[in-house]
Amino acid sequence: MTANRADDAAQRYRAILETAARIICAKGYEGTSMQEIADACKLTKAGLYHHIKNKEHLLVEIMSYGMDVFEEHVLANVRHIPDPAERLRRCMDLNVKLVTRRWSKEITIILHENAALAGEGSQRINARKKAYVRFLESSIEEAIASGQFRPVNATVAAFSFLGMVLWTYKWFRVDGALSDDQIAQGMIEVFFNGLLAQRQPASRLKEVK
Amino acid sequence: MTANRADDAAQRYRAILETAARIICAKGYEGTSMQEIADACKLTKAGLYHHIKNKEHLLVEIMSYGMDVFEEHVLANVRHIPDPAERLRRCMDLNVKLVTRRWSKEITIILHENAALAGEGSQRINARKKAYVRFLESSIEEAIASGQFRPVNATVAAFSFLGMVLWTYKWFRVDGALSDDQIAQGMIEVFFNGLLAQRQPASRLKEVK
Amino acid sequence: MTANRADDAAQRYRAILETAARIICAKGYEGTSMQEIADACKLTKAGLYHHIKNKEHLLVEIMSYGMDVFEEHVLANVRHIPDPAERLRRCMDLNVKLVTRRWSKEITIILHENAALAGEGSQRINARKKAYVRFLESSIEEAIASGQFRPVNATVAAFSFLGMVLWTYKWFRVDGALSDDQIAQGMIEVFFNGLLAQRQPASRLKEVK
Amino acid sequence: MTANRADDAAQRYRAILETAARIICAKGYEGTSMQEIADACKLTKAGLYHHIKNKEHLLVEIMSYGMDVFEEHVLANVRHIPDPAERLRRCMDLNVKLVTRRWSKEITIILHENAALAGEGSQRINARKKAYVRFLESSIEEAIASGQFRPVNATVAAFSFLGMVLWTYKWFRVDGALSDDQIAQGMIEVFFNGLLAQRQPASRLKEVK
DNA sequence: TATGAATGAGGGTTCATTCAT
DNA sequence: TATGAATGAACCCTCATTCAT
Repeated sequence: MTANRADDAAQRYRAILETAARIICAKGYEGTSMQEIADACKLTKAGLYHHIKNKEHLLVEIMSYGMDVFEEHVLANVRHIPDPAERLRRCMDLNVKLVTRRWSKEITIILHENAALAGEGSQRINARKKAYVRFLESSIEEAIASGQFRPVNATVAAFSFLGMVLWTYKWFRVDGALSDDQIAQGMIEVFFNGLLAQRQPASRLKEVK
Repeated sequence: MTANRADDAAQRYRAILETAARIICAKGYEGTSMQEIADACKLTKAGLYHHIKNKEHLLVEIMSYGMDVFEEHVLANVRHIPDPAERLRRCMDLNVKLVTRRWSKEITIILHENAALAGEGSQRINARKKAYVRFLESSIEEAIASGQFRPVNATVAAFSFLGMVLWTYKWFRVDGALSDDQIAQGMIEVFFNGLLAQRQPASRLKEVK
Repeated sequence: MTANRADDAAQRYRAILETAARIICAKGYEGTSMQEIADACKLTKAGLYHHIKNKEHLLVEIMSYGMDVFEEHVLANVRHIPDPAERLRRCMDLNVKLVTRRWSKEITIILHENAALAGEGSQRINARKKAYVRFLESSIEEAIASGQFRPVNATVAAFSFLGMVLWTYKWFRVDGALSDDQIAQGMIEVFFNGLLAQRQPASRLKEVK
Repeated sequence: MTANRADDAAQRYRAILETAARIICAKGYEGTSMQEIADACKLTKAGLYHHIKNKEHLLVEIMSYGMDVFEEHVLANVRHIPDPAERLRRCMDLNVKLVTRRWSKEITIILHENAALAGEGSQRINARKKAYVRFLESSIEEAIASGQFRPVNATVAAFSFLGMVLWTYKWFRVDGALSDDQIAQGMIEVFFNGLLAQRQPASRLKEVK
């Protein structure tokens, strides 16, 4: 019974986060008013403030939640794959699908609303982001060391991975021509095999004809 | 004389756009007040309004200017390269350097402030963005048709290209460890050759081990 | 048993008044929120409202309580002293000690929060304040009539008495250099004997040199 | 012309301070809304904010202005009187008249709204208040040293002076029975000569009969 | 008694914008 | 061109209070 009440409250809170995330995702953090969020939650502004501390903390909560989801749905399923190339492949697949599916709202907000956040909340989010970058870098380095990958700059490769995958939030439409699986497979193809039919040495790629 | 006067005015106007771009880039469009822009321009708020129509139009102008610069510095230098692979290679190089160098402010704003813009101004900007996507897609398709590229999905490849290149605005630091040239060459490597030392057929990449 | 229960309730109520008085004394009536009071009472806001009618009535209750204490500790011990000068001397002593000791909170609120109170509650408090002024005035007049006091304006003298004594709430610090007894004795000295070593006729005091 | 414009602005600003002082004096700082002040100034809230920084700074400005007036009308006219008793007599006269006449609003606010002010602004005001207390104390000590005053505690005497004089703001009514001159002369009588017809030694005053 | 949730009203403040000068 | 003054609307947030449970 008591558990039920606590559960109800937790569920309610999550619903508020979800609703707020939807609107902030669409109109931006600064462009969204607490009034709009309250309306969407079918609350008055004062009622909304019964559940959240303030606008900034609401943003932190949405981002933290998004980060939790990311780490649960992507990192946790991938971190312990022994083969680094396979690890990155699975990671790309899961990450694309995270961005294109259910959690796109929270992910979008995390990616987009850097400037809005200041202070400790922001630092915690940024630390988790950086941990992901390092995870990618070290996986790439591992694959280079084992001879599976060619000797590229791991940082550039990691940010290429991230750019391809995360940029999706800017253009993917659920009702578009491409399925999430097509996108994931296509990007894996690009990232692992590249586009050229006949590979060329880096030196030739650099030439200015 | 008259020409000089007109030139002065045009230069003044550009200075205002540049100043506004700097602040909007740092604090976001919604997070920037006209007061801040006026102060930075050493004008009163009312004085600023003698030069610009309103805040939204100011954003459109910054974006249009950024698009002009992009088209002049990237597209114009690349469009007529006959070989499609070479065209894309040069394009990637120039685009990375645009984002990491002088024009990063305007480019950042174009990439970041979608939500802020509504109406006709937004449509014009979006049309130019889409033209770039189509340019990439058709170049890729051309390279596939000629046998230079493997038969990948051109849309996914185009957005992979864009994601890698444009995501740079989120993480590149002028005083960081990587030069723009290193980044450009590294991304070209990834995009054209991929990471794998030994290429694998797409079917094997799809396997879930 | 029933008596005990009633006593408990009464004690609880007094504790709430005391706690509220402490906070209102520190931050002012308008500057204190019901939330703060509830927190300090270890109650929820709604819980607090089971004990009190509303914020204004809470203030009336604190003031009434303070007035009760004042009348019990000062007036009641003094009213029936036959000699008017002695009566005023004792009154000053007790009143200074009331302000500097235990009841300073309630007294401070009575003295400070005039503006906050409107209506009937305010009238009752003001009537009791005025009764004190009249008590002082008539005691002074009595002493003048008996020849103990010089023929001064009784109203001015009464408000001088009050000003000296009550102003103490603005500057007295429990841990300061002066004890309450020193203050009381000093003020009695001033009020009864004045400062001049050699008294001067009022006419000479009026001269503008 | 330019001077006129600057003058107009200064006059306007003073009028706003005066209006705000009137309302804050009547309803207390926390009890007064910016809306009320704006209305009384025949401005919108936003218009009011064109002239003032914020509510707290408005209060500081009112207090500073009141302090300026006090120092100009009281301290400046009194500080250089060589005889300390005469100095205190004139000071009491002028101070009573300041409180009862034109500047009562600002003085009332200075005396009443301690809690509302925090930070640097508050410190500056408090420093000026303390300087006045020290001025009174040292004048009293001087008069004791010269044998004009009996050897009383100077701090208690100074706060007695202040209490008598400043308490006036709580009860004085312009249309009341007592003129400001009557009050000033009466208080001077009390403070310098005391009330007793026949002075008594301090020891006798202390006795509890 | 006690509480979590809710609310209407209003708090101070800032916004983009206009206009007479 | 430039400005000081002004505004209506909106901002985030807090208030005292109520009520079903």
